[in-house]
Amino acid sequence: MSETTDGRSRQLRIADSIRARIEAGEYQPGDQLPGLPALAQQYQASLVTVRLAITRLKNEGLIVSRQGVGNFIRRKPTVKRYGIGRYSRSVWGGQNPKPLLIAEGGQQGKTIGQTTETEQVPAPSFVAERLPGISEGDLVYVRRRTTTIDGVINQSADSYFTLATGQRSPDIVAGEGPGGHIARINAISPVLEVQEEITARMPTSPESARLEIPDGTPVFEVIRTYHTADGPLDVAKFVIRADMAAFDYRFPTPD
Amino acid sequence: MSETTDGRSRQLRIADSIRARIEAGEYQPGDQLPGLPALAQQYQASLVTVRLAITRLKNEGLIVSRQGVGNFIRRKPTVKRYGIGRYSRSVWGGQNPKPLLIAEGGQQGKTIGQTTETEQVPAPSFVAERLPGISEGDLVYVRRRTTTIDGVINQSADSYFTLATGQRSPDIVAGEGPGGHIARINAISPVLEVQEEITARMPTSPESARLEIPDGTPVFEVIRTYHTADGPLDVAKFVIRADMAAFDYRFPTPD
DNA sequence: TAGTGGTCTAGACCACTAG
DNA sequence: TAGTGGTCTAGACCACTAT
Repeated sequence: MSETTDGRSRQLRIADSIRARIEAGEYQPGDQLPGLPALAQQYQASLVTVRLAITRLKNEGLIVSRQGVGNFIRRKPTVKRYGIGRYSRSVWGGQNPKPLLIAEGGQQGKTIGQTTETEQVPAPSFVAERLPGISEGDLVYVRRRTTTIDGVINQSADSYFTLATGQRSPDIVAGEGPGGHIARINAISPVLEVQEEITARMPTSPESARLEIPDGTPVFEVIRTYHTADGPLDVAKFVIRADMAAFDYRFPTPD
Repeated sequence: MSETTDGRSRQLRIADSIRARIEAGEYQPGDQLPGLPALAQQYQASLVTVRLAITRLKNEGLIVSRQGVGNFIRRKPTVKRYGIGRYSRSVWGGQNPKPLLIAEGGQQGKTIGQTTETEQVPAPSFVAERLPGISEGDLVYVRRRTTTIDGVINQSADSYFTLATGQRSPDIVAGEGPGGHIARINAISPVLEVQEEITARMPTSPESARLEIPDGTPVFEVIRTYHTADGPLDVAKFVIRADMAAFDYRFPTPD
């Protein structure tokens, strides 16, 4: 009696028990959990209850389910480190510029794919707040890119810039010319500073589906602004799976 | 027939429908949703199914439940911006040093609470990797702090430093003396650079309970290293509610 | 085909909150 | 007390995967 009732719900105690086993290393990443019927038997609970416990662990990012196969301890995917080095002139100004966001930490042997399209849209508020002279709803260019690593969608990136900027450099709109996007911005006016604003949130269901994000995985939302001698010329929003990314900043102690 | 069946499950379609209403502004933050029985009636589904739909929206951070009251559209909490300015010498070296992480963006009229305790623990791996001469399991000091804003637990912070460092400055261990923690580190050896490594993940259930984090809210995990003339002296891990934080970095384009 | 997870139901009961 | 959300059950049926 004493150990079976502690005021916590059955599903919570089941989840706690399984989580403890995972954290203790009793279950290793990639291992398959006992089937739901077995767990129900083991914990003397109904199938639904045990499933609710598993759902919690999925939402914590500890377990992934494969329908028709089983529940598995989640493997930690390779984490990519995003340091400021990826903005180095030597990276994008050189002979063989790498895609900007894959510059560091990417292991060898990865297949990187990218799709791009450019169109005109009304400026979202976060763009209007950062691009001088632009109000929400004004037409701006957006360059949408989706990057995959080994077939897994890793991030989406939307770069916004004004129609005037697009006129000054058709290459930007077309996504052509030497170097990457930053090189083309730089050709218009030197990029003096880079600003990154980082938030994190849960993806919405449609987003999860589109980016193929498993349950329990947050996303980073990064707003990156290129500050040039002519002011901010480009505002981009990145959505990146949080389980595949780490940001790394190192700076001198400010006065 | 055609519109009722699209291959998606009932709970997904209900969740999509409610999400669309939220995003369209039909429901405003703070608004109460119709009760579960009403929704069940409206969508011609069982209570359980409608609850599963609501659970999804909670896990997306769009809805919060208050037992015995109802389901509500989630209000966006005030976001605190973490810029590098909070490490400025003028902030912590001045007369009335503010708590480091609240330096910027904190609105007026907030009540800030902090609890602190210091003890010796075996070094976790992330500490051993960053403090020279320390191997995993070696005894180190840890200074644990929990910060609340208006009674809401906002973050926990664990600072790790070596026993040798503690001996050089008893103030660090006691958490006393002029200025904050950084000032005391700085007194031992000038802090030349600050490094912050940022990841995001879902909190575990125990963590959610301890930090009182609502469902659908990820946490930032920040590892901050103080690099001094004597090398890294202090490694701290912060766990911060992601819905109350935004990080802001701005740096010159590296060469 | 057999085993897995996923969805759904009707209904019982508990826990919390407001009036 | 009445209404709300939370937990739990037994059982039916669907969807997917492996063999």
